[in-house]
Amino acid sequence: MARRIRMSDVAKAAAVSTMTVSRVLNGSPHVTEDTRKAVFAVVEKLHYQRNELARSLREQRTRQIGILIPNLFDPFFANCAHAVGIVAKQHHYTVVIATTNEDPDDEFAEARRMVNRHVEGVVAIPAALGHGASRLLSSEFDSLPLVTLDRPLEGNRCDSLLVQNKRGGQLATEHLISLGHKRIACISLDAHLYTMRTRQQGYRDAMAATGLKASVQTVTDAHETTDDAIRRLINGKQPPTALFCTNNLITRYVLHALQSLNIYPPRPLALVGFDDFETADLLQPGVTVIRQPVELLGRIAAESLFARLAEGERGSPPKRTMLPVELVVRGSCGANPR
Amino acid sequence: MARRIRMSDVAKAAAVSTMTVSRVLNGSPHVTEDTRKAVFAVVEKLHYQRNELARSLREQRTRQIGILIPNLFDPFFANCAHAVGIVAKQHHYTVVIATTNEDPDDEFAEARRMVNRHVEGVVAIPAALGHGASRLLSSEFDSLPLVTLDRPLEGNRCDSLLVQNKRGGQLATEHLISLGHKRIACISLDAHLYTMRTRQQGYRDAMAATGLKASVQTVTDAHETTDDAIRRLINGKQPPTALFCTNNLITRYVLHALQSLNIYPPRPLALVGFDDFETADLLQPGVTVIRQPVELLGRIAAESLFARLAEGERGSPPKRTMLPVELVVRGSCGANPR
DNA sequence: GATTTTTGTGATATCGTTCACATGCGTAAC
DNA sequence: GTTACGCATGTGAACGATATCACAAAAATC
Repeated sequence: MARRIRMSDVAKAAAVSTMTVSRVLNGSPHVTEDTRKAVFAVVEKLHYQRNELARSLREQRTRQIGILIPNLFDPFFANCAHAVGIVAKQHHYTVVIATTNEDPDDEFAEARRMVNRHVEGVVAIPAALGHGASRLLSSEFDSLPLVTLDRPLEGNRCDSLLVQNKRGGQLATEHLISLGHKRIACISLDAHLYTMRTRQQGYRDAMAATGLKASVQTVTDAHETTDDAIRRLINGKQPPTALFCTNNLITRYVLHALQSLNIYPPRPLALVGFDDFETADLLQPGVTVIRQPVELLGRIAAESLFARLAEGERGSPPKRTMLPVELVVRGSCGANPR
Repeated sequence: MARRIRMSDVAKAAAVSTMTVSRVLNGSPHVTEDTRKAVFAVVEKLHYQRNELARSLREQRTRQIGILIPNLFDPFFANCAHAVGIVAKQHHYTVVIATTNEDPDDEFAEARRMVNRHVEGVVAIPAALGHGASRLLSSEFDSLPLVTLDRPLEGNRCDSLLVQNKRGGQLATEHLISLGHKRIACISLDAHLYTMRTRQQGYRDAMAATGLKASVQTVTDAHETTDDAIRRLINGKQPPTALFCTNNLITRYVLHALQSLNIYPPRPLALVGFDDFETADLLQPGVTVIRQPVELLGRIAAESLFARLAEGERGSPPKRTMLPVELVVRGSCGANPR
């Protein structure tokens, strides 16, 4: 393996000091045009590339930000990360991605690695409310800009960017109610996840406002539990006439379960999901969903992180932003799509 | 901002030298049990975390690998990255992800950043054959382990992990032929992408073997060109009775185009796609596809990268591995799914 | 008990940069 | 003609860790 070329090699070849090379590379104005050219010539010739590790160590900045997400295969998370990456690139920053699998311990470990690699800030979709979240904000983090996405962090010592989850739950439920449904069930993951809980709350509020009885079925992210839950509902003595699914994973699981029972929305079961997905309008009928502004979410989160970075020490108080959601009517709710 | 604690702070507090602290942290055997405990006590108390930047600089290894993919929103790429990440975590490595947007210049720039950050190896889905690919293997890379995924790199100075694209194209086409189709069109992206070209080739081979006339329609990754292409085909004087779509994006675009024309496979048009996707079996009918072993692909790629890393200088010759594909029969081809 | 070996620990150099300050030179000011 | 200043460049230290070697104390050998 050819030894890597250092700045001192360039300096020697150009008959100047390393400091001069450094100045040229960093575009310092205090360099003669002649030496500048000479240095660049040598840099080209030797294919010199600066060692960013050493630079970061000396400069005390890495030009890296971290992004912490539950996983890469949920398109929602992947798209968030994608949007963050675009913004980072604009700022000439590199992104280090780590996944948490919704596990607070994993999350903590990954956050720690990022801190030790001296990322300058972190965009995170925090794993669980409580346990891992507070650890994330422990001593290591108290001076590192952190922006949370999609979910808040208790103690809110950081900016949070959320979507109107409760409003979304209400919108979905009210829409079903307006279509005449009275028995509407909500299928959701466990309420320890902020998004699940707030969406459920929206559903509950809307039901209560109309004097209807709420019924929340909790499933895990496995096909079997969803199959069971659906079967139980269908075979109950007062089966629901409509379903509200609180995320795109559940929506798909429920559709699978219904398909295996040969049931296709909207009859005898209408369906509204939360979070749009790629093929929602290819299905027969199209799936009515609450749509979140995914790209915007990632972009704004990244931008507020960079704003914090620019801000430096004098931090303005943490702010919590909420982005609107939107009801996209397709066929599965039983209404006529536009 | 509280100054970050250094190893020397720990050393002072524990009344030992930094070297001893370093030894303790790295689990060196040549330390008394007493000093070990003392050091760990101080580390705990001060919440000391090692500066990985300095460590990497000194050790000349970063425990980071890079992964270079076209984008994060195509589930195929995202899942590859995910699988690579899992393997990396097992090896206690961090992953730096960068996206290329299929642009050789972007790819080159990102690869360079990775090299400058001294990643120890790279897993890449190279952008385009030719231009960017060869630059990737230019001087900077000649000593850095590189494994390509999904697509090969000319000059093959690196390991490549591919899937049987040609075989997949043949399988899909032969299946349609066996169902009695004679006029089968292939919808594909431009042939400068390796995967597109080889899948087309499989199609062509299968058609030629049966004495049928091949017809390849090239579209871009935009809805409009797909709509146009489909319309042209349908309205031609000898419209095809079956379509073969060479990736999952195209499959979805084609399904959209057909839907807007009120056409639903398999009649009057049967359809087989390449690359499975999340909701392929939720559609009515389910979409028959060639399935690639995505997770396996990412996992094996990462594992061969780590094998190379362990191997060090004495490199065995680069090897090219091919993973099998599988025909998943659902309804869109017109056959009865199992 | 004297010598050798082992073992734990510390001092110093080093990884490849950039920062702070020093130097030297040319030009303008008095 | 001396002082002053601006400007290009060089020198040495520093960033925060580990590697190498040296050294003292303890253990083992005779």
